[in-house]
Amino acid sequence: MTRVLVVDDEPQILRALRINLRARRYDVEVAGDGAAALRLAASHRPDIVVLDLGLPDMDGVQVIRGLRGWTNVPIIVLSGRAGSQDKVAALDAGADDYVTKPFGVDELLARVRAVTRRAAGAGEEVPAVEIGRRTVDLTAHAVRTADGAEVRLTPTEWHLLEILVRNPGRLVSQRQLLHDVWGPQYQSETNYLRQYMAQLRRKLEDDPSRPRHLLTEPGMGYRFQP
Amino acid sequence: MTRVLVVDDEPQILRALRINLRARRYDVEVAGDGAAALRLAASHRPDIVVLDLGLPDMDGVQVIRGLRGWTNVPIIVLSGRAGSQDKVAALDAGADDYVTKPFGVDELLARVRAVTRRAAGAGEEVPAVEIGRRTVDLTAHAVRTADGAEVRLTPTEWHLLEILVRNPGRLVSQRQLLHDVWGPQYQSETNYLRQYMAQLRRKLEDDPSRPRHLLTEPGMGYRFQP
DNA sequence: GGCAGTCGTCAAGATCACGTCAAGAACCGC
DNA sequence: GCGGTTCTTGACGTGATCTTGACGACTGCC
Repeated sequence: MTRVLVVDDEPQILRALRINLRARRYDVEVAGDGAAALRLAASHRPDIVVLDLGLPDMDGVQVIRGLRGWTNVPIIVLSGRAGSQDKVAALDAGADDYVTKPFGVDELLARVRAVTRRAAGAGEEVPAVEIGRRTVDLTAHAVRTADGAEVRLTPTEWHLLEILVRNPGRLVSQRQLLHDVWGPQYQSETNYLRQYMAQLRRKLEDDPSRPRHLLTEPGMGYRFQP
Repeated sequence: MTRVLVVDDEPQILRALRINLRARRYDVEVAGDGAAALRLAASHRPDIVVLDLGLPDMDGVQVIRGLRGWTNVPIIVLSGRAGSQDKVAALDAGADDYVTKPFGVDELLARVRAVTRRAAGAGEEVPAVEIGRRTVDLTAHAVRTADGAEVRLTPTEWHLLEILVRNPGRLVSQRQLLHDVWGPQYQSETNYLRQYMAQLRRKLEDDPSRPRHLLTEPGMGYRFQP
């Protein structure tokens, strides 16, 4: 039985979601503030968290960070405002999806199904990918040229490359790359990214000045194109 | 069976819509004023609301807000005057579409079908949509032509396109687009919209001068037609 | 038919983001 | 301590992107 933790400070929303989710055979826990949410998450280990950003005791983004410190349980965020600032902040902090109030129960249920599906399918292996004449083997932690010679990457280069390769074809935002490689406080130091992307291209691309697999999306981020 | 709530103060319109919708196998409830509309919406949970803005007891926009406080049921607005400011306010308040009186029943039925289609698919993954020969993949943040070549969009172009594509078939007001893309203080700079909509059409439409998917609704806003 | 408002288009300068180079600081194995 | 590697940080030229203004075409209204 899938366990859902619903965090909201409005009793009528808690009530509505509890009724609807229980009717769909979810095991539902509710919390009215951030502190209770973190406590219940730790004790009950939910499979999904539905989190309202507007809580009385603490910022919703803080709750996300608190959860993400020790779990990667899927988090669906509810927010009263459609403003994209909140959305970006929540997603950057580690939320999985985002629903703007007012929302239909059907829509929320659909998103719950979507993230559970995604969580179930996560963890698939990406054994080896090709970049030009080089082969990147994530499990072996090695890069080789066509004739077997090894290409040495520094730890930071590996970290960056790994994130991109694990999201083939997908755009990865600069903020996310900086957050994952350098940490939360480095989210605007884009010169680090420029520096290391250039090094990766020099080591991996056939023609570093004309990258075909490690692509820049100006103003947004980078993409690994298989 | 799809439940429709029709709200209008003119008995002959109520009668005509009830007959026509029932003939199409919709389950029809009617209300003559805003208070009755809110009451019936709460008790009967309609799948669509058709709402006349000119009600005797309260402003139609207030009715929309009252509904949007707890549900995102599709709302189609009927308005007496074309080009009225009311319609923009209604869209900004959360209406999904509008029809100007006098209207043909066929047109209204077409809109009803459009918004129900949209509501059914809401919340599910929107992996890729087609615009002419191009495919827009929101999760990968990529646009490709039929032969696999990549179409490059700037951050602002993406932002604008994303809002439209996430509301397929729905009319999005200029104010909302400007607010979401450029921020709260840019709500009257419609020349930005004209500029970027033109760029999107050049990059996405098969015939940019005759757009078939990125449509202009004069005086109101823009619509993405799948 | 004139008029006001809106839309699509073009063009320009201002601004921003990127790739690159370079140099000092920190780290590590010996 | 020392040499080499890696990481951090700053600066700069170039090109892309954003912003802004202006103009003609079109539409609906008087």
